[in-house]
Amino acid sequence: MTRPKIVAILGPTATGKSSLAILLAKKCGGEIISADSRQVYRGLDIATGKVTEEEMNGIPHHLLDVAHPQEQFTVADFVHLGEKAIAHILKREKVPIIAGGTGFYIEALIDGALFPHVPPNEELRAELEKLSAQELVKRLAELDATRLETVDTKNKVRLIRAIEIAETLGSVPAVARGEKYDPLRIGLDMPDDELRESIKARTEERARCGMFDEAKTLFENSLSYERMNALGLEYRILAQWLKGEISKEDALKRIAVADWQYAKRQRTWFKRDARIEWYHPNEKDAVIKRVSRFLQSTQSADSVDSME
RNA sequence: GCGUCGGUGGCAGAGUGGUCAAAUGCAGCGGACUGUAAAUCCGCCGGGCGUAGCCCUACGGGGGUUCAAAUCCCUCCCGGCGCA
Repeated sequence: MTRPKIVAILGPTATGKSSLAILLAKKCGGEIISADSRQVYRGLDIATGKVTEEEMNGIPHHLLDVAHPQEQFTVADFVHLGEKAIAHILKREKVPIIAGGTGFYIEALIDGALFPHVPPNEELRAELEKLSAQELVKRLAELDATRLETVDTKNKVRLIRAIEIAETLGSVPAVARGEKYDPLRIGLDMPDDELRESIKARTEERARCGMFDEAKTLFENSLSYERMNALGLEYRILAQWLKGEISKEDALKRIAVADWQYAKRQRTWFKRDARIEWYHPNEKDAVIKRVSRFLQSTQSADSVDSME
């Protein structure tokens, strides 16, 4: 049985993934699955750069607005919903196009990463949170010495999660990979100065489109400063503005900086995946050509193509 | 013009005779990543090199005191404040 072909458009923020994905969907009969950890939340629209109904241009988008901003959405939710969406799209004989910048989500979905079935245990987390990283290491050592070898022993988030899994399963199982799909990974990126410029322009554009008002509305709808801080990037900074700690002007500057740092983190993540084929956002035709070749190819032929 | 406080690394800001290439934060660069991945975490960060070390140049400019100065003295330049 051949695995279904799917296309992923990924890369750092502000490189035009969304619009290229829409163009691609138009050309090859696709539907889009957004892979953005914050666009899954309702109401986080302008600051996350969520595509508007109009921009969608009739192309169905999945995994947008599927969670309440007060709730915690996780990779597991993403994979679950993503697989469902892919199945539906395939049933309609359309091409699933995953588009977004959350590398962890994309990898988990595409590579069929099977995470241990241990949902977050809030009480345990709250309790462990009080401990120092050192104490957490000690605790994990008693539970699972093997996992201890690979975790970042300074990172409490990782340690707590490892302990959480080990406490319920006895140990932390290795992540299994299931080869469910036949993916083509298209990466979009550009030179530093160009990307910085793009981020800056985009931030200003969002300010014009009511980013500040959106933050205010979210707060009035009881999205706490704390939650905004956790949602990161622009929301973290917008919360500072709402609290009166910084001016709008400062906020814009800081957002551009935060986005740039984020873009670099994304690059670091994607860099290690040699299967990604990189393009400049301008190379639309080349991407379209590449994708249609991929879609027409037979399974094995494609692995040859990607060696070029 | 007089008085006064101050001028420290890209920025902010400690340090006020030796342990200082100089705390800390930010920015910058690199990296990690098993259900918070928006988050979280780590390394580097005056310059040079063979980077657990060595060399050079450094705390506004110049001069001096001292075995030794970012730290004390003199002088000049610049900024804030006060008085004229």
